[in-house]
Amino acid sequence: MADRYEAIAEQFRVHGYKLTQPRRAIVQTLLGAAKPLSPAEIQQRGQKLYHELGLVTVYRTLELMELLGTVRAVHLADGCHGFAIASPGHTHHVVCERCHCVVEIAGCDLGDFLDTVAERTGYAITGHWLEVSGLCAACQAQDAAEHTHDDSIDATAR
Amino acid sequence: MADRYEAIAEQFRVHGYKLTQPRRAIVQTLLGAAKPLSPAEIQQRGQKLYHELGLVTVYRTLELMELLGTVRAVHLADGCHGFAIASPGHTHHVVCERCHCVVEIAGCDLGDFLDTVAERTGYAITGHWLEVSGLCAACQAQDAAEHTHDDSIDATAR
DNA sequence: CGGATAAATGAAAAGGTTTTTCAATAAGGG
DNA sequence: CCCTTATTGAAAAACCTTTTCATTTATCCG
Repeated sequence: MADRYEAIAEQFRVHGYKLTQPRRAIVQTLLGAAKPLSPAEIQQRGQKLYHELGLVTVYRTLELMELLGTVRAVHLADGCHGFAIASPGHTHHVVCERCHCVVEIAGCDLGDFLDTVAERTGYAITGHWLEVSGLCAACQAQDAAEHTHDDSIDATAR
Repeated sequence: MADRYEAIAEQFRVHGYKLTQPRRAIVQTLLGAAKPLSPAEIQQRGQKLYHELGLVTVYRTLELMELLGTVRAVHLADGCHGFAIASPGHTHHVVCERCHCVVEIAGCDLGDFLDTVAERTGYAITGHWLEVSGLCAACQAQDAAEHTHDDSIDATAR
């Protein structure tokens, strides 16, 4: 995890941005979170690391980190869940429907699919945004314990 | 297009909701739009069809239509672009980066990909949200005309 | 084809969230 | 260690969304 912090810190330095106490607190907060956090949540948690942390600074830092590619907004069909650390390169997030905990997946292989889309639509595809939702292992276990009388899962359009 | 309107009207009726003038104006506005519209845009355009259309009603109708599955929020990494009519079934949107015009794609085939994700993460996958961005045919043509001196397109992580 | 009734509407107000402004502060180069 | 400039927090402004409530309107039913 120290590596992940260093990599992000490096991005600030390389691009000529100062690594201030508030920014450090925000980065550490995001690294320590298991789920995407809203700006207000980041402020609350961040104040444990840097007591004066202001909400405005959270907004500004998120904007900057998005620019640097170290943070990404995570939203699904049901709305924006917040911001999460993004590893360098092209990754996607998998979010748990129940507890909103999130994991990153790298190396998605959508090339063929996107070729088909290009062909069918006439668009020149330049990017894509994919968020996957599901139940994390912990929430699955909880489900299994509570509903011994299985309420069958809808597997049609996942 | 009359069919598309009828199908949506049917959804209102079937679920016991009234087909009021404001709602009709909103549906027609969305059907006539080539790009996702924000609530404010829907109000503005909708007032050409029903002059008294209030913004509050737009919000309420969008919420209802989302519930009925006839409208979908469209957002990409760079923010929420608005709401667009959604065809029944599982579809995704392809949005033009330049003009934001949108087309729907049906029958996405992400099964294998999602199986891999499930395997790697331990999550039980229940849904996914995919938005594709690119340049529509018209904007590509415009580009070709303006930049005879091609500024090469970044094709790395699309 | 009205009239009754419950849903739906618009305007105003409230509630949040995000952005801007500006004087004070702190990071990091020299 | 000081100086310069970016960065910060607080307050206010700007926005966007939701709630409230009296009035209107679509649909059911006689």
